[in-house]
Amino acid sequence: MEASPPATPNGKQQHLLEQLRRAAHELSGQDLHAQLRNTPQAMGLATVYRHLRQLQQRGLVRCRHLPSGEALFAPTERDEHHLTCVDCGRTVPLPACPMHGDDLSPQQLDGFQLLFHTLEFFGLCPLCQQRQQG
Amino acid sequence: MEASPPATPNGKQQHLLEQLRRAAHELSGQDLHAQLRNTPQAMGLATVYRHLRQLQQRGLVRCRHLPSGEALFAPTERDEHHLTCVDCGRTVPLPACPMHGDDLSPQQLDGFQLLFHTLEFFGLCPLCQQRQQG
DNA sequence: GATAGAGTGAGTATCATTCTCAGTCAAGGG
DNA sequence: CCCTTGACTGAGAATGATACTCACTCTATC
Ligand SMILES: [Mn+2]
Ligand SMILES: [Mn+2]
Ligand SMILES: [Zn+2]
Ligand SMILES: [Zn+2]
Repeated sequence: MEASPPATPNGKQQHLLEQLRRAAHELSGQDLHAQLRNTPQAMGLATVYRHLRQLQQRGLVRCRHLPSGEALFAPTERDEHHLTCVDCGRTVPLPACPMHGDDLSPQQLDGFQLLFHTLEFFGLCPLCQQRQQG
Repeated sequence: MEASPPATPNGKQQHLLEQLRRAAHELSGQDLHAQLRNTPQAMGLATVYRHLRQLQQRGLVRCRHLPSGEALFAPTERDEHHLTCVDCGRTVPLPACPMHGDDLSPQQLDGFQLLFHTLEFFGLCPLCQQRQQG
């Protein structure tokens, strides 16, 4: 079934991570699976989700959930957050992380080894504000 | 099917919101549905989720997604965030919101009317750190 | 070349959430 | 009083993302 031999252990997981890093924006599990179709790094959907979970556990990947329910994944070194409309679902990226490096105090950390955070803002976009007025 | 007449329009939605406010912690849609079972305010699961969505759109309720996939809902006036273990899933509440009221600048807001935010931290809990060492 | 272990994917299962649609009710007009 | 309209509801079915199963292939080791 495989034409080329696996180069190195964890090769597929490495490829998945690089795919995410190369992408211009966040991708869903389904996106990743679809993008790798018909490439030498194609992998099953189960494998995509397996690796995404492991990468999250290693602190290399983070995900956020859209109001629609789909999860979008991004590499954690890309410290990006969003403003999302609770009505139409439109989301726009923030120019910078509003926490500007403020980390938790040791007391707040409670022994945890911090890996990453998610920070998302929600509101009404200009169009949906209008629609609710009129 | 109804014994008592609906007192006022939106009565059920009001009850759902009060249920959430009265609760000691966040609740899932299923939790809410189960808790209202066998009370005068019982409502179908579809109605629970309908109202949760509407309350979110009005900025009264916020939700976060556990790694397990279930969504937990809380009233937005309860400005609480968490530290969650990416390995075992244990989550502990933070004593205070680390953004201490820092809001977005008008430029960042981009015309949005801000309703609420979600902020969650992820890492390895002390036990899972040990387990990975040993 | 026998064995053990890691990695994989097609198919299936799970399960939270959403959709469908017909029933109930309140209000308003005639 | 009917009758229409629109808001609200819930049982059950549909959806869809994610997890699980299990048999198979490689690799490494002896
Ligand atoms: Mn950040
Ligand atoms: Mn906060
Ligand atoms: Zn909008
Ligand atoms: Zn843990």
